[in-house]
Amino acid sequence: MEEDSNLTIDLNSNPDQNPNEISGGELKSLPKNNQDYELVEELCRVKSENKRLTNLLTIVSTNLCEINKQMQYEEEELSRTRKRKADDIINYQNPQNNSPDHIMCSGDVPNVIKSNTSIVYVRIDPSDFSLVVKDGYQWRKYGQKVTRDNPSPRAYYKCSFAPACPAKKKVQRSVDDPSLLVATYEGQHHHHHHHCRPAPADTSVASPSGRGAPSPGWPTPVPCSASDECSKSQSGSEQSNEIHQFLVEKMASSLTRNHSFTTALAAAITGRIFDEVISSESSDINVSNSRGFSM
DNA sequence: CGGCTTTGACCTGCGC
DNA sequence: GCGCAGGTCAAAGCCG
Repeated sequence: MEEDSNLTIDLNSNPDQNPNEISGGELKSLPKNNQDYELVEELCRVKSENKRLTNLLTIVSTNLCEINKQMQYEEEELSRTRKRKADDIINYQNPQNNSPDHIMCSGDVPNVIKSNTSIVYVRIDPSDFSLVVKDGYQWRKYGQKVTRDNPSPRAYYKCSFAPACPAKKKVQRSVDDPSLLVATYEGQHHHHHHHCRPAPADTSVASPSGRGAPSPGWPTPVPCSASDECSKSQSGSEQSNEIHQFLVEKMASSLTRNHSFTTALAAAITGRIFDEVISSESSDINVSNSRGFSM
């Protein structure tokens, strides 16, 4: 479709902005003649299509949520069965608290945070063989090992921002889901987060860059709040807001990368704009009042 | 030249 | 004590 190539969606645009302002005044000056009734019919058709896509989108979103929840649950189960030591890093089976601190995005990046250790799951491209999880800190890789229960190698990183910083992390591809990177953070940073670089628009995968140089355009898959440093240095509400913002950004980026979604969204927005124009312009024409799209 | 990754060797803890 | 597996070290090489 030709319109796709020109399709740009700014999800950060002011939601209060009147859609009519977006489309310009051209639509407002629709003359009320017979030819325009054809346009109105066309618009009605677009609106019905819009409604259909909206329903489809709702179903897809619901299914995505369910899938993510199920994936997260399966991850927990697998981790439980595979951990050889009861007192291992993760507090999945903490006798004092059977519900560990899970930070759930609508399932995309579940985090498990213990007192001094946190695990972050990062979805990446399955064809991406790198073990790079950019989280705003500066890490130096000091080892790589193939573990027994996972054919993919595990990479060991130390914080290189401060020489004496004891923070470490391990990154390994999930054995069951190659598109999932499991990053285990240990220790606390003895320094401030030098910069929590906001994730670029495209943010659900880790950098494929082989070498350590940060790759511009690749995401920051972990909110800095997921690290121990940030967990401790921020108040609860600030942390919650940051996580919330991160999740929103992540969802938005995931959705905007989906061609089908952007197409459907464009149709929905177009339908809504036309709906606004028509309802304000021609109250004498019986056009369906049902708003097809609402997010 | 400095900083980083790579990778084989070494260390350590745990189970048998 | 031995073997195994995970974790760490450090020399070599690469790259900007």
